[in-house]
Amino acid sequence: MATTEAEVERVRELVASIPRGAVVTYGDIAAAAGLSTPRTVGWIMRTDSADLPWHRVIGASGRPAAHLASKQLARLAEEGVRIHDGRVDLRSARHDLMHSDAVPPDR
DNA sequence: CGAATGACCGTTC
DNA sequence: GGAACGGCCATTC
Repeated sequence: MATTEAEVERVRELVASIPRGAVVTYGDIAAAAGLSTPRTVGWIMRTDSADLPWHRVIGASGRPAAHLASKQLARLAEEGVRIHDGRVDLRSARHDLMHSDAVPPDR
């Protein structure tokens, strides 16, 4: 399989390292984890999201998946994330993965 | 192996 | 800001 445990671990670390009141986009995670496409991130979330704060992971549209949207927004709002009429305020809630402790493989 | 599916992204109209 | 199209990648049947 292409996706190795290391890649999955990388994504998990990043997601788990997201501070309370902050969110990240799939594309950012994929880039920070060294993955090729955000699709892989979505796959990981779907398969192994039990131990991860998946509610802090949203799409680039500032809006999570339809099935989770309601819960995500409610939980994020509880953490102090700025919600803009059902949309997450990426402008200030977007967490900088590259500036976090979790450092990508090649950097 | 080929086709279909999916927690996506970027560009364009 | 929103809808439509294409692309990219991994999984499953």
